[in-house]
Amino acid sequence: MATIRDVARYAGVSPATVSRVVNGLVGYSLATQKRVEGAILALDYEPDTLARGLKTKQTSVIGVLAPLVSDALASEVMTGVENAARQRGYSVMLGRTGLGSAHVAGYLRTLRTYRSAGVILISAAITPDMRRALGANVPLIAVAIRDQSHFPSIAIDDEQAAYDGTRYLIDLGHRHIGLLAGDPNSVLVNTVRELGYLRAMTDAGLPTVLEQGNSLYDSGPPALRRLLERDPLLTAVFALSDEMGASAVNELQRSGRRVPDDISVLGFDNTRTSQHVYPALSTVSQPLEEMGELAVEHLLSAGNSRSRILLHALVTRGSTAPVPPG
Amino acid sequence: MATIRDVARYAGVSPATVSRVVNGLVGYSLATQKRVEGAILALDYEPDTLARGLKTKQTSVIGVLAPLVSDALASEVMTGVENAARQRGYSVMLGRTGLGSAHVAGYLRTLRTYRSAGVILISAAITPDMRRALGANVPLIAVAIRDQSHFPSIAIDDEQAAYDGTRYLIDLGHRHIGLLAGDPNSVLVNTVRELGYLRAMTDAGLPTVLEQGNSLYDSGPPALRRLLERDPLLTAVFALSDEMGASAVNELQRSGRRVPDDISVLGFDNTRTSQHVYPALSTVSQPLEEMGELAVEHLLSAGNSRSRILLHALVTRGSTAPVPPG
DNA sequence: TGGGGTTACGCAAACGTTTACTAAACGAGC
DNA sequence: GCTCGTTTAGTAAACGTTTGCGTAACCCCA
Repeated sequence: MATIRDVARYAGVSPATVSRVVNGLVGYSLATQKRVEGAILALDYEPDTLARGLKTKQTSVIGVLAPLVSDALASEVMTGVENAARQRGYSVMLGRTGLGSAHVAGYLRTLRTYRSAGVILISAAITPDMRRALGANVPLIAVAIRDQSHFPSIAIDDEQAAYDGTRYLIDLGHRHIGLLAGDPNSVLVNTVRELGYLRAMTDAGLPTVLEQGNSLYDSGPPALRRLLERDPLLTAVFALSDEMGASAVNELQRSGRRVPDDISVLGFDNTRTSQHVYPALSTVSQPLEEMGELAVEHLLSAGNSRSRILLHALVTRGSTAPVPPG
Repeated sequence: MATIRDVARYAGVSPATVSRVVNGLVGYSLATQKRVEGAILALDYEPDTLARGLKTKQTSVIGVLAPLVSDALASEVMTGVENAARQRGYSVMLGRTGLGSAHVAGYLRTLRTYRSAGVILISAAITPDMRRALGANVPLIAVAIRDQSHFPSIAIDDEQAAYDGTRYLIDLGHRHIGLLAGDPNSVLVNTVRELGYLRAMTDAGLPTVLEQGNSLYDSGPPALRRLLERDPLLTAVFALSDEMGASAVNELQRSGRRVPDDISVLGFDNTRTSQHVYPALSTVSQPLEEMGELAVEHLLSAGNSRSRILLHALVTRGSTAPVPPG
């Protein structure tokens, strides 16, 4: 592997000059620029990231931490992150948060020793010890979760989104609407969504019924069964994640109920999963890929530490319909 | 951030000694070890990865390149990779191959400047220019694809797996079995699988009918419709990816056909997607997470450059059944 | 043609490690 | 008590960059 000195020697200049043209600084003539560029091409030179990072105290790596690696929601955010990062010449480093906060802190310490340009936390709240583990001067932002404290985040208004989703079902004529909630301990966005559901129902003077899942596919069916036990008159189910929504649709069909004729199902997040089911899941959509892109923009534009709230939207597909007569 | 010199000063030793205890080498007394460890704790010292990498010409990063970031198959492989990497103190860096091989080469060059310990290519074949872009001394391995040339890979025997899948449908009594193929240009594993299907059908003296999709969900329905047009007597469909299988199941229901009573559907890969549909997809399973783990093991144990072929398995769920009478 | 201002470029130190080399200290055997 | 071998420890160079500082060369105008 050629070094900057090799290039310098080949071009008959000093390493400093090579560095300057590589980095697009000023201080050389057009003629030398050409010579240096020729040398770079000839020697297939590529600056060493490590040496550069050591000197400048910054590398082009962005850390991304997601609950699971294979999570559909995180995948879409990561797609946005990867796109935006690549376009700007940054690389992304992957980590997992689902193993407890001690591990997360470990990741952040590693990311710090890599002199990462910033880190993005998906679906997890920033805690003070995370902030500390990362060191004060590398930016950190949470995505798909609204930060309660003063840390920056990019998210939708989950409470209002859940309100609007519930309201949509109410407007379809449903009166008995059950909630498939997520685990409030693992991702506290669930609590906020619950609140939106509760507010919409009480605003409409309707009774609430709620069962806890854990946001993943397998937790849907048992929670759904409990829900139906508690209120057999249910004509609609609002699942706080698409995975639970999808498994609800499948479970209902398995038990002989028709979706949406007998019972409507509404999902949340608008991940790919919502389309992998028949009938396709109506869902409350958040712009996940865009969130990822905005997150890297945020990290790389030092000035703004402002949080952003993006707009949610209702996407209606086959799994919801007006309440059946009778 | 404390440096090794700070620790040395605090402990009253030289930086060299600190380095030795940090790296678990020999050459210091128990007493100094204790003192150094105390200093490390007191100053919250963490060795700088960049400086270390610059000196040793190696970092603990493993590159992982997947077709799409949000791909279900890749997600599972990546889960395995991330697990194995983390356990060994390595970090994983993410890239995308779906943008053409020029981009891939770019990623590999980047990875090289990071002095990555090795890179894993998911669902894509290694080409000589990739090998070149990465530099000769960093290991590279393909996963979930059987390499045709001499590059190492970890995969199942796709031809035989497709053969076995087809054979399974034949053994259920099906005679008219259509194939939902993937794009042979994007991922050439598809070609091999096609071959397995063709061999099984001709071995059984059955007519073959095949339509091309692109492995993703949306390509399933149109390909399926073409398939049914060409052979309206179809009682089974073998999809070469779970996504196409899932969309086939959904599309069949949409068009009023019952799965598996009227028509059976068999998927491939056993990703999460295969369970997100009702009835759940029978599928040819490959041990994706294990493949990921083995891949990092391979990279880190310098000696073996041997390829490995893992066992596939048939997992039967609700989407397949014996051929309907008549 | 000479002087001031600008431009082009090189020198060398620094970033935080690792590691060959060297030297001091120590213990043991005679 | 001397020598020798081993253990413990320090010195300094090197890894491949970037960048502040200094200086030679150049340009323009009086």
